[in-house]
Parts: sequence; structure tokens; C-alpha cells
Amino acid sequence: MAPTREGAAGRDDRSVTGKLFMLLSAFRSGSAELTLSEIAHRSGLAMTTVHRLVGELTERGVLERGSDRRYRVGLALFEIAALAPRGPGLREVALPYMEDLYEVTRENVQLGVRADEEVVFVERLAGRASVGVRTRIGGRFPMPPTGVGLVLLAHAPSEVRQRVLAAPLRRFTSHTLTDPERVRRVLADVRRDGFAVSDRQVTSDALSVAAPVFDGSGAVVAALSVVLRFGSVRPSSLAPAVRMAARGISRALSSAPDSTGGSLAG
Amino acid sequence: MAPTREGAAGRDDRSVTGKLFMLLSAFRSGSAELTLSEIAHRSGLAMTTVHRLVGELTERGVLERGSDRRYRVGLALFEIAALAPRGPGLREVALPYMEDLYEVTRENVQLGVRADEEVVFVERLAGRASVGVRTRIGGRFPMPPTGVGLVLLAHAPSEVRQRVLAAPLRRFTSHTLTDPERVRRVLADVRRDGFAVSDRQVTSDALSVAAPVFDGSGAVVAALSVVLRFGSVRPSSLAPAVRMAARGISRALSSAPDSTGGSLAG
DNA sequence: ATTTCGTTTCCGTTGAACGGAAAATCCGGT
DNA sequence: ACCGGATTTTCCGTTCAACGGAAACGAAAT
Repeated sequence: MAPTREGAAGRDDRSVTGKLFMLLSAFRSGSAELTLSEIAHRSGLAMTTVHRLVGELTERGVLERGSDRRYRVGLALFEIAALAPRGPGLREVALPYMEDLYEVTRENVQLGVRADEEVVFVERLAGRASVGVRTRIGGRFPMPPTGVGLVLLAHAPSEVRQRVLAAPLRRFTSHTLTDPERVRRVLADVRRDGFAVSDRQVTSDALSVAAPVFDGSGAVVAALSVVLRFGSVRPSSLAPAVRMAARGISRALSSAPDSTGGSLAG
Repeated sequence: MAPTREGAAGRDDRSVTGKLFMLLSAFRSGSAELTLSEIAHRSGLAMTTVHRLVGELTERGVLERGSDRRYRVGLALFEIAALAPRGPGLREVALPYMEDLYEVTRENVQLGVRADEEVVFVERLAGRASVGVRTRIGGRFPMPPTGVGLVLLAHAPSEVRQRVLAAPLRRFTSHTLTDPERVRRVLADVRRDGFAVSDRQVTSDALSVAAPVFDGSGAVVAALSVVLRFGSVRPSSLAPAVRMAARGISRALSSAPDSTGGSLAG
């Protein structure tokens, strides 16, 4: 074994499919542009193997080479990923409603779905006046501290909830809830009220209000949130607007031919 | 050796990488949800091969299974594609400027880049009042009839321009320009004026005004456009606004640490 | 000029990928 | 509930694509 220090890597690196996945995942951590040897190092694959695979991927546009000859994720991957029903597909029908919400609040409007035990943010509208957020589109984030996460967690299968609350809850600010029992009670409130408030859980100057998005079968498939600067408005006063927008998306999803209901079995 | 000119439909289905690419590309044409045998049929691969590959992809979240057991593109692919500098990376810095433009016009605001000899749309903002467009995010479109396409083509390497104008120009409406010489003159105007107008080239009720987006080195890396209902405003009156927004994006790109300049050699 | 670091080519070995065949499962029809 | 056709999944012997060590090549830095 080489002295590579990757802990998160998958177990199965025998198949080409697995190698390709590890190779592409190398771009997730760190910068968006990598040299061949950086890819080899981060993916834990042999140089020659990476060289061959990267060559083929580049030929097909899955990777591209920049002016400095570095490799970057290419458009071909973007084109295929654009077809993901829970990603851009969902975004497509949600956008007009998010737009409305943005106009009213002038603050970050976020749309997220659950992947395993984390949130993946699918879309975010932000103007230049919006308060800064630590999330990135296509990026993961723990569920408990975020508004969308609370909604998704509240409506997730109980096994998922168990597992998430069994793990230590990461602290971001002095307000972050780290007691599983407290969070459990918050989740019950979220289910009762139909919306969630995350008060300075991620950054000390922001809070978010979130509401669930349902598919045709009544399952929660996503969550919508607005991120506000702390102190600017009373959170609960925005709940109706967020819920309205979320319901608008839900309705659009039900009537759309392309059902976006999906489950990630734990 | 020399880069293969054969373009899209590569006959190289020997390598696993190629097979995976063909497999995933099966989702491009037609619906977003496919059964195993549909994937096998569309990709041209053997059932057992597809079965094995699809199984592994599903394990990693690159594909997902819906409630009806059909396969769809999964979030893992979306997460990786989100790192593409010319895709979501570009979108991220462009969004606030696009937002501004949307507010002023209340119409479709589009951002596109060139891939080979076509446009790939990276982002589109649209309200409910906007006119319908035939483009899709992550989708391809011929360059000559679209606003963004005209800008990208005008600033593309001359070989690209040659090839595009050598091929027959597809007609969408009675106004679509199909004479290469006419288009060539339009492209010269685009370079001189700093913006492009596509008048009812794609649909008879819409026209678009587009301007180039530059990276730090002065190369055109993208194009921004507004799609208007025909007759609502005089196109040239919007040119300054579009150019302003495009320049804003250009400036943001230059100062960003992550250069998004990229070339796709012909 | 020499070192260093990254990239690319070469080639013999090997096991992952392959796909035909058959079993298992699903599904609409009766 | 029962049947027949279509779809999905498992099994397994064969083979060729994938592999990676070694060495040549290229480009900056010293």
C-alpha cells in the first residue's frame, strides 16, 4: 500500500467503474483544476492507469484541459447530469417559485434534497445584497443545522433519523444545537408546524426558514428555504411565504409528467 | 496522435469507459427514466453488460431507481458535474448579474458556452410571464440561429466557423437565415458592434439580444442573452443593458481566483 | 548544464469484463 | 388464482482490455 492518506475512499476499487468514480471524485476535494499526478494522488490510483482513463475521458469531453494543461470537469458530464430528476430536473420546475420568493425577500433562496444522511443543495438564488452562506450548489452539508436539512430530516425514514442523531452533531456556532434530544423535539415541531427555523446554527449572522416540497404521492422530496440576516425580520413572519412557494412547487411537480419522487434507501 | 475529427458518435465501444459513456448517454434522448432493457437497447450494449454496469453505478449513486424501479440519473453525477468550471462554476459568478438583467426585462435570461460546434446552455432564468423557449439547460443547440450562438460563433476560431457554415443551416422559422454568406456578414457585425440580435430565428414570436463574456485573458468564454417577445421592445434598446451585464460577469471572472477560460480544440 | 518534477510511451502479464444460457421474477390478461 | 410472455437477475467458462513497472520524454527550476 502506498502512503496515500485517503480515509473516505470506497472499498471496491477493482472495477473500472469504481476507478472512474474515484478518479472523478478527486475533483470534489480542493480546487477545480488538477494535474495528472494530483488526480493520481488524490484518487489513489496508479499514474499509468489515471493517464489512460483521463485520456479517454478527455476525448469524450467528460474532462477538459485548461490553458495551463490542467484537467477540469468538462461539459459532457454537465450535460448528462442536467438530466437528473432530483437535480436540474427539480430545479427547472422550482425556479419560477424561487424567483418570486427572492423578489420578496432579496435574500438567498435555497432548494435542497436529501442524499443519504446529508443535504445536497440543488439550487440557490442570491443577489449581491444577500447575506453570505457556507453552502455550495452540488455540495453536501449536514442536515441538523440547516433549515432545509431540518425539514428533510423531519420527514425522512426513521432509520435515517436514528443514524443522524446517533452521530455527534457538529457545532458551527455557539447557537448550534448539539443535543440529540433537543433536535428531536425541534423535528417534531417541524412536522407539526409545516416549516422549520434554523436560528444561527451555521453562521452567527444568519438564520433560515424552510418548508417541505411534496411530490404527487405526498412524499417529501425536497425542501425550500430563505436565508435571512439575523435580526432583520421575525422568522415566523416569513413562514407563510416560504410555505406558499413550496406548495407551488409541489403542485407543479404533481401535474408535471415527469415525477420526481425518489427514495434513497438507507 | 492528431485529435480525431469524427466527433460525436464514436465507434469505440471497446473500453469500459466508452461503454459507461454510451450507457449514460442513453438518458440524453427521450425520457429521463428508463428500464434496464431500454438502456441496453438505446446504448447498443448487451443486456448482461448493462445489468452489471448499471448495478455498480446505482451502488455509487450515479444512477438511482425510482418508485417504479426505473433508472434515472442520480445525484452523485450532479455533485461532480457541479464542479465544472464552464458549467455551474461559471453560473455561480454570473448569477447576480443575470438576476439584475431579469429584473429589468422580466424575460428569459440565458447563459451559454460553446461545445464543439454547438451551444450548450448553462443557465436560464425565467419567470412565469416569460415567452416560451426551445432550449434546455444542459442541452445543445445549433449556433447560427441563437443570440448566444451568434456571439460565440463570431468569436470562435476560424476553423470552427468554417465548419459550421459549411454544413447546411437548419431552418426553424421562415425568418431563419440559411445562406452562409448572410450569416458571415452578421457575424462581422457582431464582432464590430459587441452584441448580436437573433430576430425570430428559432420561434416566430421571440428574438434575442446577446453579448460576449470575456475571461481574464480577453478570450470569449461565454455569451449572455435576453429573449424577448417579438414586437415588445426595440432590440437595440436592450443591447446596452445586456452588454453591461456581460461586462459585469467578465470583470467578476477576471478577479475570481478560479479562471474559467477554456478551449475545446477543434 | 544539471536536477527535479510531471507526462507519455512501451509491453508482458493477468484477472476483470464479457455475454450466452438458464433460472427467477414481474406483469398483464383471463 | 392461474397462466404465458417479457423483463430482470444469476451463473460460469473464455478472452482480451486493463494494468502497472520501467524507461523515455518534456519542461521548469537551480
